[in-house]
Amino acid sequence: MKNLYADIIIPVAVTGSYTYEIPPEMRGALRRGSLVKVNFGQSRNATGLVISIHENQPEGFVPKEITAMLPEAASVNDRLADFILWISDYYMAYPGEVMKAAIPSPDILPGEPSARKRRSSKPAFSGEIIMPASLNEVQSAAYESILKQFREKETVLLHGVTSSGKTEIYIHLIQEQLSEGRQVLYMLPEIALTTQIIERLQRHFGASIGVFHSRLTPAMRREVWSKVSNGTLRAVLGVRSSLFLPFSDLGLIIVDEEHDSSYKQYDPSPRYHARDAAMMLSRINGGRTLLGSATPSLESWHNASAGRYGFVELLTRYGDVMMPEMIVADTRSFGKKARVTSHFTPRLLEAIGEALGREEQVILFQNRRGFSHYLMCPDCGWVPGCTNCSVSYTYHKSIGKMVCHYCGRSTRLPEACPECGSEALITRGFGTEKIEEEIRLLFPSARVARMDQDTTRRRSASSEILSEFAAGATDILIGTQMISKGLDFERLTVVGILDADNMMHFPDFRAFERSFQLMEQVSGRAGRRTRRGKVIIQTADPSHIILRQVLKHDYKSMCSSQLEERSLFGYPPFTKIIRLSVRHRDLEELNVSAARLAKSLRRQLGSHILGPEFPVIMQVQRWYIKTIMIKIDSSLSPSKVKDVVRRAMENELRMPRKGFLRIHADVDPQ
DNA sequence: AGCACGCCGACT
DNA sequence: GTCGGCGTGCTC
Repeated sequence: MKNLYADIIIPVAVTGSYTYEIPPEMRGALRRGSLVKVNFGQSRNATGLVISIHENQPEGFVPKEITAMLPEAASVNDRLADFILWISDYYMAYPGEVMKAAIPSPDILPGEPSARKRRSSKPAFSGEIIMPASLNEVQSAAYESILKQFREKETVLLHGVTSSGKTEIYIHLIQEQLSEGRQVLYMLPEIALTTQIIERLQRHFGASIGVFHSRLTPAMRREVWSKVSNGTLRAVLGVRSSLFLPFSDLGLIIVDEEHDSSYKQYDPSPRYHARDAAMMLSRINGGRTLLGSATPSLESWHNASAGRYGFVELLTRYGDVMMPEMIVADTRSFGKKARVTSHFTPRLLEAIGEALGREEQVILFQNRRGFSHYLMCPDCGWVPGCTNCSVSYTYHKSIGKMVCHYCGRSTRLPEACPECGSEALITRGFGTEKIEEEIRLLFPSARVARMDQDTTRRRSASSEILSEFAAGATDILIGTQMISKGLDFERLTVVGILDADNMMHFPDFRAFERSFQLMEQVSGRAGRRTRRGKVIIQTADPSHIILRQVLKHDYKSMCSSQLEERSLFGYPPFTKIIRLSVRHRDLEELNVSAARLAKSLRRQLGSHILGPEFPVIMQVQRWYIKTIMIKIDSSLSPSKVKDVVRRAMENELRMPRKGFLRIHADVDPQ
């Protein structure tokens, strides 16, 4: 009998797989997707994933034998193995890194479930199951249209305005899949949103639906993993990592709030986009993907317009929900003295005062990405930007210049504003902490809370802040993006967007799209059935096209103006981007390496390379960072470009230097 | 990622 | 004389 070998992925950062010999007693049971114990290196044991079985005797080394097989229940299926390899290839991640993200650590894999464990699965839902409410005429038409388009398209985009009842449609789609005996994955960008919606879903689907996210305990994760694998769980509500659950028959993935950039994992690798990966997973499983949003990403909108995705619109609001009154407050018109002492326009202060007087609540929104200092004309609101890259210049005080963080072009400050001739430009940028400080001075008797990365480090902090606000124990809540999503407060009537300009002029080609989406989301928080809310947007540039589009909730015209811009400057969805990040503790070593890498890429790929350039935050934990951006237009093949990039990265890492160099690739960066 | 091997400074 | 610093390279 010929020897049999298995190619195995080991959870370490290396390219490719390792070949082990299969002992005779494992021949029958071992398959693609099996998890095994192997000896790796001198004295290490590792858990590996079998990705192929063959008879080719390896040359150049003597393979070791596989030590043991993990129980069949712990293994993944063929399709999940395909998916893991696809992620690794597409997102330029080592297969071992993807394996680590996909497969829970061995000690929490399902082994022999103990009696105690089985009993623990009882904290599951035990209430009465009620039938989903029937859809109204508009929802019903949308639902039928989705089903019809799924016959021809793998993906359908559902553009449904806020409060249009998208969730009801999802519920009916889930029910349809379950009745056909297939599984469903319902994805949301954040944990906070899953905890809000799970109760509603359990009323209809009882114990056949579960939640999955990173804050579950290992035991809870193990339980979801095995129940998805053995088919007890028919539906899962989860965040991006739930894509890696071992579904046996996945018929539908719903990607809700598909525009949300939290779907993109940045750190650690694999840097995958869960929305895009979901579509690949559906394809592998012969299933369908529904993308849903009130403000779809330009990528999805473009794909739907081009006919690659099906498209369904839901433009009617459900019930009597009124959209808030949208007010632009001009920060130029309240005088220079006021500007120095306060970040609040009289308009906003008045609205806050009125709301507090009626015992209503206020949310103040300040996007914290405001550490980037940009320049602005205080008289007309003009902001200088790079004419090559269509992003705002960042002001570097130390060298007295404005720098483009995409191409590196730097230029002196203009003597006068080219728009209005005004003589002095001012720097802009402030954060939530500053806002809290000022609000406490201005409204000493108001109960104030702040919600941002600093105040929510603790595990339960964010839900505490939100439930206190919901209970009326807080009058004014100040926060970043994290207060913009999915939260409904009956007594909230005023939303203040403190610095719209700060969002719009963040040096990123998606800044306008993001600003529109954020302002539209935040607006949705103000005003419910009882009272019409107010949204006050502070800006020095009230006539800016994005603001005009926000005021009219004109998503479509935002899309067409932004798509035109993207096409003109060669950004997604018209190109694909790979962003390389090069890091070194020593600045000079970094400069040399990054320059050499960029030169090598330019030689091979031509003029599609931008940088190397310092990112907005150029040093993190004593590591200096430079980025190189590769634009892949339709004249280039993405997979060939990735091969070139991989080789160039490996070559650069082999060059002699002092100290340690790190390079990583981010495919489709957000 | 670990872990070993390997070649230069302060100690029982 | 050696203990140990972490730079470099390998793991089927």
